[in-house]
Amino acid sequence: MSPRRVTLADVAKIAGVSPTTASLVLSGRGRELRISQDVEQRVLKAAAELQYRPNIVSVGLRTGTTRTIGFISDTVATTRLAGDMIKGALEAARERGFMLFIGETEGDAELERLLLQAMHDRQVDGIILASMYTRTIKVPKGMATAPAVLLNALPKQPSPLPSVIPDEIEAGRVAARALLDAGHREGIHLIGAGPGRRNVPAGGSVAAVERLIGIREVLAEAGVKPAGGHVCPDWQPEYGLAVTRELLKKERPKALICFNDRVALGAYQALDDFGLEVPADVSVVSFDDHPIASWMRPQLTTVALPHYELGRKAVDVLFTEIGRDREDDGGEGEVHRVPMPIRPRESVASPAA
Amino acid sequence: MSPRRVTLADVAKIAGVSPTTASLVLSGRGRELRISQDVEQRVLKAAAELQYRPNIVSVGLRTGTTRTIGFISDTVATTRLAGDMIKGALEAARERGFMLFIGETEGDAELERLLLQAMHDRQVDGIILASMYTRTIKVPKGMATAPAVLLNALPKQPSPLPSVIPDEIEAGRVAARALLDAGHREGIHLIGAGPGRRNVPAGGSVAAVERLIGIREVLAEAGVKPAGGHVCPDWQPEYGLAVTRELLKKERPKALICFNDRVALGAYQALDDFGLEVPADVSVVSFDDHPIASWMRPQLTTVALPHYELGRKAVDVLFTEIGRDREDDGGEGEVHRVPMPIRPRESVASPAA
DNA sequence: TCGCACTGCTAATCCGATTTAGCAAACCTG
DNA sequence: CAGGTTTGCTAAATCGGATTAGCAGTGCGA
Repeated sequence: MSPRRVTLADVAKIAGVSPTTASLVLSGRGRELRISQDVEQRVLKAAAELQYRPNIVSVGLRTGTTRTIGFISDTVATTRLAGDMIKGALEAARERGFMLFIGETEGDAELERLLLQAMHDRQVDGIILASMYTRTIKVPKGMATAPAVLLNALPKQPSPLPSVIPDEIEAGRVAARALLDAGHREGIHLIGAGPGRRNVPAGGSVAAVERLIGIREVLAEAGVKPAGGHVCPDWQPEYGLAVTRELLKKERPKALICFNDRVALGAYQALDDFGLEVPADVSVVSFDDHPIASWMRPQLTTVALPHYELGRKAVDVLFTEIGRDREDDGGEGEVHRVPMPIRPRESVASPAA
Repeated sequence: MSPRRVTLADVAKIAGVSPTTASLVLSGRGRELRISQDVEQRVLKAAAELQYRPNIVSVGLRTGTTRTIGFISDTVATTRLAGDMIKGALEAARERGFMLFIGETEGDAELERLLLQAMHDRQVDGIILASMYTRTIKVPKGMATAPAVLLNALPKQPSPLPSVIPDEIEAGRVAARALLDAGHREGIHLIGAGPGRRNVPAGGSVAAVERLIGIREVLAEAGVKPAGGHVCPDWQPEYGLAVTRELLKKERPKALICFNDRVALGAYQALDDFGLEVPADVSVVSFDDHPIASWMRPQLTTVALPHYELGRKAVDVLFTEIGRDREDDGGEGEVHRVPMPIRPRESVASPAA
């Protein structure tokens, strides 16, 4: 049915040389090993004519390198953002001729172990262990035996593995600055966490902690105190709605910093319920740049999670790990922070006089 | 650094037998080939002790089967739904001990060719070619040489490849029935396509055509004529908003069938602008069950795209293709339709008196 | 006791590349 | 012109298993 693949032996036969010679030429070591111009040309020509492509499985067996990396995440499907992360990784990998295996653990450690095994059984050259929201994770043992990178995650225990995470602290600063720049000084409420350093949802979300740090830092520098902070058990629209409603029963805020766009969606609904207009009455900044941010009306100004860039960066870092000499003791668990750009839209204005 | 993998030879040595014998036992052919109980036990014990796992790369080279399938789609990231499709495929594959390579073409035929090559170079056992929205696609030549399945897509030219698509016609019927069952008979408007069979957006979207067929069929059977149909150039919120606004300037509809949830989001905004309440004044049904459907207020009743199930089904079908005897002439381009379940929520009610 | 069948296991080959070791011919060199 | 170098290429081993062919040893019938 399918015509047999062209092998190196076929090329060698057509070119009238041994497979060894063909291999040498095609791997670019012909010059170095004194293969004549003539033979080199013949091999190249034969390979081109037959459209020869080396069988990577065979190469993998011989050399141990499969031009393949494993991407294991806790969830693929939950957010559209996860897709961007994979996409970034995918493209960066493809640019180097690598393919991606993907696997999803759903947070199940046993499944994670199985996937790791399955990937090692297939001789992947490296592994990206990704979390779909930024947090600290327990690094499965045996991870350090092959090149690996944590993506959107930090190791719970000290680990030699490098991590790639969004720069949430800077994001917090940027969000706060957006309000300050618009002239806000008072009535700034935090929706989703705060106002104190410790007022964060349970679950070890790095985003909550770090965004809060950045926000508090910039506000403090400007001599501004947040008028209030409102923790949500989970950053979902319904909690954003509930928490903002409670707030509005007591106060008229001038600006909201919502800890993510879903929370902001709920906040919008609450503001609408109370007859308040965004941004005329209340400015809103948020985080994530979820697709709904640009569907909301008015469109939401938000600090974007750079998922695509995170994915790319993880691959870059993984390649330096792979390239690292196997002998030297490996890295120091370096943390790479990827900038989070703000997307200025329509939800921030100067405070009403 | 990393302790060398345990090989079959290691197991054989510990068990005191030849690699051949070990291989026979471990592949379950020991009984058949008259290996003694004693030896069998020794091999099994050694394998367990050493935690032996066969190197799939090696097996791949020898047997040509890598327990791997390739999943190529036009986009991974655009919609969260795509993720569900991959997830379904991923889980179905994993249940059989298979891994997934993923690749994204972005609609670029050249890239598609490259990815296909890269996957064949890695000896995948089969390929799933997926589209992120249901449509007809040009099947790349050379696809038929290996087991393959079209997912969420139909071949533009006749092809022996099987397809897996959502049952959009039935979905259209279900949506229409939801309104009829609530008692609607008049003022039913279609937002996104219709009212005529031909009034669909350009671009070869199967969804538009088939949903419309189902809707028209059920309405016709009930002797109901849609009060109007409103094509959108693209099914995005802004068009839903614009089109619905135009409609509301002229008429007071009783019910809307929106062709997807993003369009419905726009329609909600328009209804809100005109002071109309869902579902008291106007009922709304939609398609897709995008995450926003349950975030909207009132929550949107919608006929779900079964992305997860589509992914699973594609893998199932692919496995029957792989299992199919290589000699027989292959399938007939069978089309597998996956049911689309309705998610009844809050946006449909009986028409106001 | 010879021949044959059966039992229980192993040697050897193969998959498709890479890589090491080495060989024959041409070329110097003193 | 013998002996050493260089040039240009190839045989053979290797990666880790699967598979085919076949080899000892035992039992049994004639």
